[in-house]
Amino acid sequence: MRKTASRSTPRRPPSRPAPTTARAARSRSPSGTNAAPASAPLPGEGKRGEDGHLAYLLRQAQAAARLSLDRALTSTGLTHPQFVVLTMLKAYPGLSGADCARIALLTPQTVNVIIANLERDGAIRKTPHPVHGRVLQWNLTRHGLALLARARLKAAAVERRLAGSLGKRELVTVRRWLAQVAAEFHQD
Amino acid sequence: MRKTASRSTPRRPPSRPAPTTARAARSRSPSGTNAAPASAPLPGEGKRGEDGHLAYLLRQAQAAARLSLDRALTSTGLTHPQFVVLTMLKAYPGLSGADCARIALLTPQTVNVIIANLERDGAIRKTPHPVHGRVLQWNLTRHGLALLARARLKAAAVERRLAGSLGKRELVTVRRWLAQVAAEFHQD
DNA sequence: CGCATGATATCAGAGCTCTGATAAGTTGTC
DNA sequence: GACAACTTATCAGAGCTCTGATATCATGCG
Repeated sequence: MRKTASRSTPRRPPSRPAPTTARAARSRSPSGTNAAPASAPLPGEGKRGEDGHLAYLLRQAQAAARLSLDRALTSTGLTHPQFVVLTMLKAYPGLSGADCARIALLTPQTVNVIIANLERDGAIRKTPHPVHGRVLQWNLTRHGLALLARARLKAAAVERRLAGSLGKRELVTVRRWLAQVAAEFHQD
Repeated sequence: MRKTASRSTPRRPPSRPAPTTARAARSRSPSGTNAAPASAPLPGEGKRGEDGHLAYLLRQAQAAARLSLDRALTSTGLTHPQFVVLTMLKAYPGLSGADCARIALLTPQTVNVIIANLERDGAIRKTPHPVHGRVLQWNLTRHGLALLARARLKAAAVERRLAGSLGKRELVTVRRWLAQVAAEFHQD
């Protein structure tokens, strides 16, 4: 597994308290020449809220969700890209690295790194002799299946939170938008 | 600079006449022991479409949009994280690295890398002596402002495509969802 | 004053992700 | 059968991102 030394504190030092922080103090500091920086907004305020750029909001939301998922997965020793690849490989056994790249919207080089780490950890195995081709086919080991099963439980919780605030119709809208964005920009 | 003609990363060839591709052929290969891998779906099909997990859809959409934005920005020499930091620094001049980290939902170490590269490229400058504190305040240079201006034009095009397919009400739904996801998971 | 606490900046290490380039195997065409 | 075009796997290099750990500075408390 991933050389997990000691993940005792998988938490970001939670420094997100009241506006009486060092930052607020510094904003009022008599630095003189520099206009005091306008106090930075919290997520959800101003440009960072519903009025912000879609690209920025998308990035922000994905970053937050990804981080949360990654932390939920630390107990399994998987990273979230590894979780994605494992899931794909279970759904479609025998995919090659290039196949994975296409499906995950990643480059083959990127997938190569992820696959190399998964193999090193004994979660996947390449079929030694694909008969035809230079291609390498990948499959989950028993260990990989167990890993995936545990990771799924964690991921399910994140999934529920993502959908939590949405009504039935809204959920359809969001899903359709996400799928369409992926499909449209995929051609680039 | 983008080298549109020949890309090393294999994109799905647009002209695929019949299911007689290399992958499909391999799927039917007489490897015997291995169950033929079910043909992988295109983005938008099956689990990869509207029915997929929200977390997966979110990741997929952001990956596609990010990649597109990154490529649009290559002509400016900026990466998209650099674009984000530059934008923040213009809106709130004099932020410290730690401030940027909080706003961008990133760790201070991550922002440190981005800031270091921006400084190396002469796009930002640290105010030499913040009077009080060990803090470093950052501001855009003239060069940084020019860079940002050019990048904004490119980003605007991506932004339009993101919103393209959405009606007025749907746009509100999507924006609200994204903002809320960011806010909710931010606490983790 | 001296020290504990908290915030900031950084160093180190690992993993993810891209672009570019190279080598090797497959397939289709002549 | 030989050659061209395409696919696959990798190597190399750069940038982004996280966790952990350390050193410095500021503030609050005894």
